[in-house]
Amino acid sequence: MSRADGPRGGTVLPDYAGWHAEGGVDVGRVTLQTVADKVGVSRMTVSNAFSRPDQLSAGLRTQILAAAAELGYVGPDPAARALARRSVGAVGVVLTDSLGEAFLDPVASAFFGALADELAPTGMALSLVPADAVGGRVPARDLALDAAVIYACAGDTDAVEWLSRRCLPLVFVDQAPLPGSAAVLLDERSGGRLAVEHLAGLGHRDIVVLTMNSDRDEPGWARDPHRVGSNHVSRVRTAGAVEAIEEAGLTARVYEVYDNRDRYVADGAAAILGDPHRPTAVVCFSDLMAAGVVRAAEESGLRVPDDLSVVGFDDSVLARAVRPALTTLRQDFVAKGRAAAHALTEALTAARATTGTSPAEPGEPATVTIPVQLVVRESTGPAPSGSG
Amino acid sequence: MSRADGPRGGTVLPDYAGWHAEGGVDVGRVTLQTVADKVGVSRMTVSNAFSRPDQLSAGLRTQILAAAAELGYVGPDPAARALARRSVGAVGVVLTDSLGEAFLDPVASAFFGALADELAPTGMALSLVPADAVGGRVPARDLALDAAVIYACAGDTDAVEWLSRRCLPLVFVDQAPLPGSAAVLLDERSGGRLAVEHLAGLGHRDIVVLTMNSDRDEPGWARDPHRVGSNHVSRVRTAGAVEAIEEAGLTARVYEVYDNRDRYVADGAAAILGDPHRPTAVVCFSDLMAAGVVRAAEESGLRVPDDLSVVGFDDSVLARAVRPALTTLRQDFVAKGRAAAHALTEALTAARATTGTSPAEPGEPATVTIPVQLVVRESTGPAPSGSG
DNA sequence: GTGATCCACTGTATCGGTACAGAGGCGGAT
DNA sequence: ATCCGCCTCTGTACCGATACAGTGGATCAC
Repeated sequence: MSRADGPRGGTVLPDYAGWHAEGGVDVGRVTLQTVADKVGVSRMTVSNAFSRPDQLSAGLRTQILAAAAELGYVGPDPAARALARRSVGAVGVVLTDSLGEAFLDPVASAFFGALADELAPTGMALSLVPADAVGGRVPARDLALDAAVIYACAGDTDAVEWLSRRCLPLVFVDQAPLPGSAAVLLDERSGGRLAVEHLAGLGHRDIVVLTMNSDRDEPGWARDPHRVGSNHVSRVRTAGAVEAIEEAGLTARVYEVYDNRDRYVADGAAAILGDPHRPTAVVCFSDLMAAGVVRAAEESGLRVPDDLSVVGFDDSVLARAVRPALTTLRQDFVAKGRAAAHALTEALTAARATTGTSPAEPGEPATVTIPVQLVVRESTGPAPSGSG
Repeated sequence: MSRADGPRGGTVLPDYAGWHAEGGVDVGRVTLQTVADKVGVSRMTVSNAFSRPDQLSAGLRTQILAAAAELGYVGPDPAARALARRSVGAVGVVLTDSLGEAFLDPVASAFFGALADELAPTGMALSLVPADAVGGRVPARDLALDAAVIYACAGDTDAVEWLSRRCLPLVFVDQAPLPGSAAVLLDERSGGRLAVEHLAGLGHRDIVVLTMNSDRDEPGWARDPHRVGSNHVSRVRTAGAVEAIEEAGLTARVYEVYDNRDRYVADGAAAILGDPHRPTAVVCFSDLMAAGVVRAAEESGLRVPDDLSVVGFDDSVLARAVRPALTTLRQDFVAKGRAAAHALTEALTAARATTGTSPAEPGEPATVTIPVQLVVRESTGPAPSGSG
């Protein structure tokens, strides 16, 4: 009753009467002030009741909460709170181009889920940020975010540019980081090597690498096996395999297709299996590709692994579902998600510290490398005796 | 130069000098005002330069943009803008319990991706909202959102409760809506029926339904085939199949396992195949389950489809990857995403209209039903002649 | 009795924008 | 010459909270 002199009782108002007489009256709007007026306390006390319970007596708090409930006040408005607190409680995730495609890829999905799980305990939500602008709207510029994860993007995306221009803490996953940002990388190179070493150990001498390159217009054999791939992952993963092939004294042949999708993989598989010099083993960029190769092989009458060995990558759900089950390189999605979440919180606290008065520079953020592990299943076997 | 009398030049300030002399000075902070001061125009004009280009002359706009660039001003602060505009440019998505699990499920992932794609043109971003609170943080309460999609949740989740309490426009997907909210549903019932009719048409007389029920402690045969499932999807999907079985004059048997995951499915498959009265066909709740059954069958020496027919549901990537490729019920994820996005924008404009002066009530929001389609592949065939 | 402490609560100044209603200046119609 | 309308730009009043520095009274030590 003490301050019931208007919707914003606590503020000095110009004293014209008939204030907002009709039409625009925010009748339904319930704010901290509404509750404060009802209980007869200051707005701050109501705010404290909701957000800092230790700042007031339990009795008053109960009373305030009851009044709030009665008025239908749900809690502090997130947008207003975000402005005042300078933190929104959400981190962005940028995924390559079409989100629809991204979530068809079990690897991206699994990582995304793992990240979300790891972030949940911090109370942060995850916002999906489209990599590109559409129709003037640039989510990467206009979305309230505390930080962001950049996942396997081309790197020169609009989104990444805006995000870094906004000086948001950034964590790059499966991608070379911008200077000053943290990164979580898979040990792609070892993965490629392990695949080849496994096959070489089984006696294979004709090993082809099937990888992806979204920069190529046409699928085809790579002219130079040392210059392949369109992004960090495909580049390093393939490089590892090529190195190992050459170290074993063999010739590396790399076939590149546009991406993971069935139609592209099918073309690639057909080209490899139809080659006059057909290999006895194929190292694939992903389980998705491996599944495609296995299926193509069987369709052309080849038995896997008797006539052809195939190695996948990722150990996604597919690897176990497919027959024969795929020999593949397991990446630990949970560990990856955890590492990314950790890097994120790290970057966040570092950013907060910098905003404050302490000029302490904690040094360059770390790059974390997640190991891969060879999982031998049924899609690989000894090289056919007839060959070599 | 005209209004360079302090960081917030446009506002009347208490006139003590040495204002914020040391320590707390927001040195680095660049806002609209900073830019305005530099160019010598009002804050509003700068705001217009960024957000309403038609409100000022092109020349001045260029000049302002240049000054902004020079100062390192990136654009209007999203949080502040959200508060002033009363709209944040993000919609939430609530997924069942563990996000990690959700994104291992190709169906949930595919829908999520499709929704994101459909939403992208509107400039809205998608925020993943954990269904449950952790450690005092309740994202569903604390996250700035314009609306939300509730996807296949138990329904009585914390998140749903907060969201509806906040009076946000809600769209329910694969789940019965709260009164007043829109819904996007798959024609589950027809799906279940079609599966059975397909099998009956092939001569099968012993058909078992394998479904999921997260409420059961133990997997097992359902006592009453008409009371199964723990959520809308499993209930209706199974009901459709059971109905069709009974309409064909056969006895419906339903086996329930905890959820889609391998270990649970394996148990269920073992129980069904080990049953003294082994069926000739199994209708599965999902492709994931179907794949599990196929694999279990083969491991116990049964040939699919010669000895056992298996029908999946969803037509996810798995259906084609698995050998034999699964006969399944295709759901159109893109259509579903589109419908959800549409319902969302619909609900959003309705909400905005209600806030305004027009008291026009456009009536109850619609429920959209997405059709399913039987896709016959290799996992189903004529009933074995010996049986029946 | 009296100053030091502590607790519970309040006041003021922001956070960084947007909406909307002007205010001038200027060319054209009357 | 006068009035009008238009195009630009400006001023004020918010949006709905939080931070932080008090303030007043009760408790406590001496």
